[in-house]
Amino acid sequence: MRTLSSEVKDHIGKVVHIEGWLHKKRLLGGLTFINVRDRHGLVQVVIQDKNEVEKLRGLQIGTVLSVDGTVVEEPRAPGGAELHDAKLTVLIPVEAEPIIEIDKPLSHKPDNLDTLLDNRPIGLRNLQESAIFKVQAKVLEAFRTYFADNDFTEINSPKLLAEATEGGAEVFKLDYFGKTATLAQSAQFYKQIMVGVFERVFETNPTYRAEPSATTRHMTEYITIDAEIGFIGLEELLNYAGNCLISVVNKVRQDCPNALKMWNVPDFVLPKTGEEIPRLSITEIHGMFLDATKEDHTGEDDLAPAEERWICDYTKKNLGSEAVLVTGWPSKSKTFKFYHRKNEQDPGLADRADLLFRGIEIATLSMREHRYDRLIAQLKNLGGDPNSAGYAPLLSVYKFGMPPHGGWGWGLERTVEKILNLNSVKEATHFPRDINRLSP
RNA sequence: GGGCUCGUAGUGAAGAGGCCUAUCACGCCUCCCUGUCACGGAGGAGAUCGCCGGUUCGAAUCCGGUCGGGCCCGCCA
Repeated sequence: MRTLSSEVKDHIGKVVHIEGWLHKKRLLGGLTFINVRDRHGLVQVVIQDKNEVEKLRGLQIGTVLSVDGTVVEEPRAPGGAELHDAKLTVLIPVEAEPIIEIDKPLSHKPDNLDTLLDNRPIGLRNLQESAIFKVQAKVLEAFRTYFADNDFTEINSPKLLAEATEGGAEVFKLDYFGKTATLAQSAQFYKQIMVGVFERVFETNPTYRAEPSATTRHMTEYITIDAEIGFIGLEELLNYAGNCLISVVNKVRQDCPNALKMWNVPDFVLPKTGEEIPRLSITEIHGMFLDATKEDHTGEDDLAPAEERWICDYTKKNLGSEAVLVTGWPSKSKTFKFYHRKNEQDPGLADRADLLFRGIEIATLSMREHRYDRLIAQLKNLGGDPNSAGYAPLLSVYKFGMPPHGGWGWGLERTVEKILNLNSVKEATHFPRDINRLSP
């Protein structure tokens, strides 16, 4: 029976059988140390028998093997225990030299990003790399826990769609048995439809954008954590998102200390559970940024990237939070979409916000216009055709009773990137897709 | 799409007209080494310096083009 690396220390004095990949060889003459990697980490094996060592001659890191050995408590060994009197069995010999290092940190310099990503299939075995994706999995788990705790139902919406659904972002088009299909640029309409079924829903699925963006924060395919909540107001929505971020970060802080250490992540500066993330309006931020930098973005409908970086730094130092909710979005703007709800008191503003964390937007939140007549009017006003195949079946649901509702689209990779203090979303993506990359 | 930048062994870097027959580190091969954990030591293999053209007595180095990256901006989340 197989013993995992994490369980070895529970079998001191006994013979165990481990299986995994050769991760490191250190030959000291009469004594050889090897590390065997499995899904929980590394086991150190000590080999004295020359014949056993000889089995590894010419074999490279990545060789799949099993080892039978006696567990010995040993303070000098990583983890406090190691295997002695080892008998090796090579299961899959690997003679090819690794194309990229597995046992040492890889370069994450922007100039070397291409090499890092070209060699992903093997590079992901590197413990520093796999730590990123353990955190990604933990972040998803934390979201799911948060949603479960708050009575959400998980859904999955289609990604092959009849035609463009929202406007704004460019969509990918592809042949669909002679018709034109598009790849979903969001789960927007479907999650809203599902509010009519379950009130509170979420999904964590890919989203596709055909934007020609070449930046450290854009990809053509990325995972969105989409949430939609019925019977809710803007204030409550912002609190849900803020609490969600805090609980996600706390979960990673608690469960992934090694990854945070490995990536030299600075301490998180966030409000305590239940406290509010600071809120500032676009106008306020434009003004503060102008005062601080003499750079003028007042009058612009959106924040400039430099402002997003600056305001997070500001709130970190002055308001105890490196996350901030940006409010006060104008409704007469390209940023206003037809399904957004205008503010009742001030129709010049939309009931929406962006959640910024460590310098970038990680989520967009809004209340949706749930009243059929107003929704149709807003769609027509922005040049949409309510009778088109992309809209009509989805809009019909508003005739059958939709409560006030709102939700968010939240970028998984950006969140992981910032949690681990990486340079680019692509570093937080197993196999990123961008304007220049479709492989591996 | 615009501006700016960068392409040197498998990987990461140095070299900025002749000292380059291209240097170093990791990795790889051979040998030595009984407590390594970035093991150490000795030796070795591995690069037509992204590609094409030009300037020059001479180009990895200067110029032009081209291909491929990166960063920022725009678009966008």
